[in-house]
Amino acid sequence: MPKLPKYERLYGEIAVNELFNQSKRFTSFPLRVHYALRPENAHTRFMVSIPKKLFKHAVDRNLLKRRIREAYRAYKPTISIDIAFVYASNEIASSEQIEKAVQKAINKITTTHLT
RNA sequence: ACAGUACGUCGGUUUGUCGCUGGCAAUGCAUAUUGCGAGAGGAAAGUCCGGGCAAUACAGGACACCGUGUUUCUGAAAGUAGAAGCUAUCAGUGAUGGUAGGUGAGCGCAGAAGAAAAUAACCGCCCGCAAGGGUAAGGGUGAGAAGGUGGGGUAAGAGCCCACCAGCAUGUAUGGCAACAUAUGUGGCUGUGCGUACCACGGAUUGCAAGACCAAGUAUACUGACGCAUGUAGGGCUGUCCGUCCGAUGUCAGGGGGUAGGUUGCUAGAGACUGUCUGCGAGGACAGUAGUAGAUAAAUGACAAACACCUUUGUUUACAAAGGCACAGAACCCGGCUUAUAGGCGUGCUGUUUUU
RNA sequence: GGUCCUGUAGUUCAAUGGAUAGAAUACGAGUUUCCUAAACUUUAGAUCCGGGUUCGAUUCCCGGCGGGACUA
Repeated sequence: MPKLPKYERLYGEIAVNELFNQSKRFTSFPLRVHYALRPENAHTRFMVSIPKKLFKHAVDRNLLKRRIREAYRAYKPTISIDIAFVYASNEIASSEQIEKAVQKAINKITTTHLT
């Protein structure tokens, strides 16, 4: 199984703002995906965001965040990009649904940019 | 046995694969890698109180403002903190639970209804030719109507007088550390609520995103010396006044703020657990034991299986199938309060029924 | 994380603790018109929830729920 160390995570105000200002985006229900290409040798970085407006309790947000992270870890992309997943549904999706959505999103990115 | 009530307590367990965040050890210049071990709660929540800790330019006084207000105790402290009591009141058959609590002299206010809402005379009753006077026994209203009932008394009436009862003030005795309770004597004859007023105690502000440091880089910040000025403008000390402290502007020299990033603060503490003694209790004393969550766009997980528990159905007295398994996630740390919480377990007490 | 403010008709606002919570506008019905608009008449509609204080609570107090602002 692939790992997910700290340097593969996207954080910091500047980096996040950069991604959201310059990214391409599309929806893979229940996720909205933002991504941007990076130079060849840089690490792929990713982040997850669950709006507080959709889920009031911290427990629910944590659960979704963990499920998305697990799914991302399983289907990590092979090219260098910054990627952000924003949750866009107001129901708690199952692990299966999230896995499918993440897989679909990453396949879409890799196929469009490799060819 | 069932129902209830108060207090305490638990709130899933195990295995496999993969992963995340610290700690220690080894290897390595280092990024890292390997091994060992650790990693959410009773409320981590709400932020309603109180502290620790930190920063600030905090002398003090008068008046004002705000908060609290039964007694004794506990505690570092508490402004709905806790324990055991007291008084009043509400709910309950009851165990029990909720709410309130300083003083009461003076002053102010109380819609509509009602004759009248407080030095009461509209109707009625009595005296009187009348004018006028006496009278709270009876009269709808109202949350509240001039202590209640009975008797005497009177022109008619009235605590005007008497008995009993309720309430208030006060003396004495007994019990209690005390609030207060009980008994008894005396007194006058007594409406309700709110506000104001007075008394006692407390109150600087901001909050770990406080604050400190690092490398990069630069100001009108800041520091020192000299000069100027009635230490002025302005500002701090909860507000105002007094008082007190800081204090803009020129020249020279030093110096390195904010912002973003990193490090630190950062976890051993008014700690936890067990036992003994002690106290009605909150607690206290002594002895022993084990170990230590510290993340930072924020770790503590994902998937699978088994077991335990609950519900329903079927067979039947233990199996099968299906479904469920609460509230909820640390962000500087403690003490309390409040709110959410499937399902258990223990102890005391209460009610009902049955048996002895 | 921390510090505050606020909640009244569908909407925007009123209401010393006092009788049946009041306006504007919107919606519905009617009049007018060949029809619509405008104008006029008129009906219905609300104190976020749960307790407490009080004779009486939108107002005062406590707890909960929702909405918003500031701080970085």
